[in-house]
Amino acid sequence: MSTTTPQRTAKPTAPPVTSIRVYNTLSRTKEPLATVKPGQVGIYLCGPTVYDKAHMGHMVGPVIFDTIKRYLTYSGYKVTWVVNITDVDDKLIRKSGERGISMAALAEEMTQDYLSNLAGMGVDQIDRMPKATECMGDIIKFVEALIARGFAYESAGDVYFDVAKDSGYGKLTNRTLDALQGEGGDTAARKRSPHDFALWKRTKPGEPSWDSPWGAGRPGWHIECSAMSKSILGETFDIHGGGLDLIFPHHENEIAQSECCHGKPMAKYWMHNGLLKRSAEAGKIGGRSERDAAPTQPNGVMAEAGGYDPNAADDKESRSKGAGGLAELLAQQGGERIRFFLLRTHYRSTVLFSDEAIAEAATGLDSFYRLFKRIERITGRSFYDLPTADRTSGCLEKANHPTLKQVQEARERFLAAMDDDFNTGGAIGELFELARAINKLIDDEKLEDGQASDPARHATLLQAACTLRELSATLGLFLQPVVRAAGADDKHVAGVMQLILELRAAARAKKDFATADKIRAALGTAGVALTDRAGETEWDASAAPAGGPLAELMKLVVELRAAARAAKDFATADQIRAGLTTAGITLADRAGETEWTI
RNA sequence: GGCGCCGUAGGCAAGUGGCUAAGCCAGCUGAUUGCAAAUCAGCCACCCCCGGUUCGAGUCCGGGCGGCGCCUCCA
Repeated sequence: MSTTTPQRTAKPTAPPVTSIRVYNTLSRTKEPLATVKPGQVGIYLCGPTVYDKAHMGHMVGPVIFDTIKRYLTYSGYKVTWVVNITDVDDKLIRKSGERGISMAALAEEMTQDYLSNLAGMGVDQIDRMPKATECMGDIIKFVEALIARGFAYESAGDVYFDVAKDSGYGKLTNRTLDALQGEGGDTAARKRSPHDFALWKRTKPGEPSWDSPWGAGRPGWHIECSAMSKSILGETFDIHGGGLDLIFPHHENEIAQSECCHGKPMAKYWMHNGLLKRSAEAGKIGGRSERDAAPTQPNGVMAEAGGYDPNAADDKESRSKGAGGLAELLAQQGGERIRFFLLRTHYRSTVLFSDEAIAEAATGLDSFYRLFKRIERITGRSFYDLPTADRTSGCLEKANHPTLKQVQEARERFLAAMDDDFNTGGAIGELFELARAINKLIDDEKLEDGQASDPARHATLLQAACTLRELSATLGLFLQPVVRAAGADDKHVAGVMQLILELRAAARAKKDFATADKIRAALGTAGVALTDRAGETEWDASAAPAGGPLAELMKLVVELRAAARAAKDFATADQIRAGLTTAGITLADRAGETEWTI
């Protein structure tokens, strides 16, 4: 850093916070965040071209920028976040033609898919989502201005940006025009330089088009971002983001257009997120190799000298591919898992994405959910109802308790990590530290001894929990209880029913008809009817309430096990635990009660 | 060829030159539990290699080796 920071000498965290640093692709260094307007941040993130269903890779940018907005807001900034939707493009035209629907219909369908996936990931901080087709006026005006200033020219109904006129061209990616290799594509004949790029494309027969001073046509890929960011955020705004793969040519060309048009910087900070891959050797998800891959054999004929089994690797890949779309993955895993998984790694890193990796993250995530239940058992308060605090106030009073001192220190490290280019990986490490401190507090002070009614004993716990909530909320985590998709319980029900019927059969064999009848009665309450037939018992749960019979069944099972334990019949108690484990349900014995979890 | 990024334990992953190199998963030991789960405590890293700068380098510089991205549509 070349700048000194005298502003840090006064209040450490007077809003807005000034200690935040951001990695800027333009300078290739981390820079202190100094916004165009004091206390305000304008962010423009390049959104998707909606020609196909979203994949995981499309979620990385939205998740990190959703987090960035939350954190900046928490730190005292007023943030405006824009994500564009590109709904006119060659691929949209081709794809809608293949499906025999209009481009607008295809775009609408895929936009809805994108939006629902964003919602599933907890991305809800976006302020504006402009569509290219709704900003045609701004786009045409922008192109006209570039022509008027001599940076663009018309050619046979197309309009091109004249890169030779832009002395700054290549500054984002540190390359010169000479270093570029492109041939100019199939429109090269109409361009002055092969590196000139289209601002406006004349229409071809049957294509959607808009009227313009150059005849009917549609915008080039880059111009919409220049036009829409200008009209919403201004000629110079704070942060422009996107995937690493957009740096060139997309963002380089945006800079060329906007800065030649306005004679001033387009964005102060260019932030680029890393890309997802399936394995260290594979290309990025949704990348060329995946898009071009034949259905059968994606690999070339690279000789395998080592002892690897290439078929095994292929199996793995095709299995992940065949696992279904993003919407299915989200439904199956839950958005919070994926979000947590993505946030564990720094946003600029490449992330290796696999079912195994998500499962591993989920194991860690579950320990937080268990902690929340523990807190609720003790204090009677849901973690999700605890207040969130802003950065200046926090929720800690004077740290007069060793645990609160630890919490305080972890909070400071969390903030330092996030201030340092939004290091969510380091920040999550501190969340685990907080969880451990809270669990230890509960253990050490025996808060879980059944005397949960004394609020005075909960003060320290609640302050610590509140801090955990305050910090995790800035990551968009643990905002609300995770709801399980209905229907997933069916196989658990089957497993539990098998166990219950075994128990009842055993009771009947011992002539313990009191227990057998109790089981039948309890099942009746749960909406499960039994029919005894020769050698086996049938069951029918069609009368069960909306949520399914599982909760009632488990109440019964827990009761049966308690009775067995009271009678020192540990064989039966253990049989019950084992049966439930087989059914995918685990039991936890606590003072006075037994809790079950899937 | 040009422009960039990366290489930290069995796996993943933080680490802004300086006390014992975060954290997660897996594994091992102990406390606790009728058993189990959970929780807590403890164990588990010569930071890819070789030079250099420095009192001191995982961290800075140079050179290797290895991996990846972009230079064509891409989040």
